[in-house]
Amino acid sequence: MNKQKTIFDPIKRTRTFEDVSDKIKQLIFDDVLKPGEKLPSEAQLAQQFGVGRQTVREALRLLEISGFITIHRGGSGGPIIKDTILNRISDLFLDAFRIKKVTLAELTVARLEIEKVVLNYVIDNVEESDIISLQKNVAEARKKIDNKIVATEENIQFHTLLAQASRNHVFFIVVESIMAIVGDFLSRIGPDVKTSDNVVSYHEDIVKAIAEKKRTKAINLLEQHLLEVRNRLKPFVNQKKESNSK
Amino acid sequence: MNKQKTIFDPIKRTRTFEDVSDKIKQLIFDDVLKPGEKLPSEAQLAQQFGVGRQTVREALRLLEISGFITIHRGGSGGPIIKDTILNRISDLFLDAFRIKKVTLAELTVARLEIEKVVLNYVIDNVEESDIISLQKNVAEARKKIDNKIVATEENIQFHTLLAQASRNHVFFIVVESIMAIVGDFLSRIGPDVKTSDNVVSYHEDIVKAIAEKKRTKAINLLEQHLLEVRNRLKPFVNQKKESNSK
DNA sequence: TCACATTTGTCCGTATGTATC
DNA sequence: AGATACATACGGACAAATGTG
Repeated sequence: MNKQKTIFDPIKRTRTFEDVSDKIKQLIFDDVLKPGEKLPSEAQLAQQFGVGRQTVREALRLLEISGFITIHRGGSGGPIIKDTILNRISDLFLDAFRIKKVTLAELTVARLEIEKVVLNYVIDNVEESDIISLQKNVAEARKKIDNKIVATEENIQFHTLLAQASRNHVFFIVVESIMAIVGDFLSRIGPDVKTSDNVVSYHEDIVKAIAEKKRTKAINLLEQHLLEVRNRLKPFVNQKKESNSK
Repeated sequence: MNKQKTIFDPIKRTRTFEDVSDKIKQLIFDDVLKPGEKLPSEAQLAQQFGVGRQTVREALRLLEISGFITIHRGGSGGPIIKDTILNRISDLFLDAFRIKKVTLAELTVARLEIEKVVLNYVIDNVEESDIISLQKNVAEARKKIDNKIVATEENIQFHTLLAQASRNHVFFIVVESIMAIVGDFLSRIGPDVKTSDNVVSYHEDIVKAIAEKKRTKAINLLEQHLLEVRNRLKPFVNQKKESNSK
């Protein structure tokens, strides 16, 4: 996978379970194995690859942690192809926050800049179906607000829909990863209805500006919106956060 | 680690190796275990935690892939606390790009936009050490060119160094992931010395503009440079790309 | 250079927990 | 409830790698 990542890693010690994992990964990349499909059981895989069960176990563990498969126990259980990579990325980002490798300030800056770029691209490439999706999203959010319910889920989805409308997978993957982290923060903070209402208002205006192809207006709205979000999150930046045991 | 991540994930039965992994993670978060320190061997950990060696192995595997430790074999080997989490995130982004079948066209567009934003931040946040790293990079590249050797590796590294100079880890991770794929393409295309020379020239000018804090000049140079790269890659945009074997 | 000790990597056999039918 | 199929976990054993004397 990642050879010569650094020049300092000289010898390529190839561990069998990594070979097995890479082989299965390759089958997924090549669409031979598709999401939803079941992999053979550990015992069968061990036999087919001609390795021990322990080796297969560690290969599957690697794939599970890397977000390629999920594993279920019990009858008719076993490994299933399922893409959870973006969740894994946000998990690792959260770990990175904990060991102070990445700060919330860095994240919000990156988010602001990348979303601005994305929005600019959306104006040029947006299709009718995207606008409908966005309008549907804000309509549902507004409905919740009217019933005094916070619309956190919809408000996060708004930004991933926006990234989707850029018709660029790189933008989509990056934005969705970032929003997964933002969502995690928000779930801990627990926004109130008034805040949620404010967010939805911005989203409504942004959708309108996109539909009318008003580029600078849309970008200004987004910037103002995200700056407000950043200010709301600011108090939590340096907050001592003990991990979630339960 | 990740309880109630999504509402749809019903009950997270706790697996023993996850408990072991979480315990060690917590010790790292709490600075009880610091980078560089050695963990006990698998056998010792198994005894101390009162679990089997296989369970410890899977826990260590999880920590390894999550970027908390590295593992070495042989005498005086074993697990060592080492933070490689950002590399792990980059690897996952790389996987995400592959699994989502990101096209070269999407990649070059996103790269152009994101690097422009990054460079803007570089101008504001660059430190002396960054400029020295960049100068060293182009000097080595120039040396290779003078000897009629292509400097692909240095030319890719240039852009990750640039992202590093933005002093924003999120930018760095994203750019590093993108450049990994770009490098993958270039290694297959095999640029000639003349092309490589052209690239190095741009890099030299960009470094100079950064050192002189000439913002618009630097950004214009980068844009022109990346547009030329895009044009060179254009013939390969629709080429069937089988992913990386090794 | 040559053992030697340590530690991970791999395999086997077995037992238990867990989910499905 | 019982049978089945699967992951999870334990213990023992040997092979391979690697630093040390």
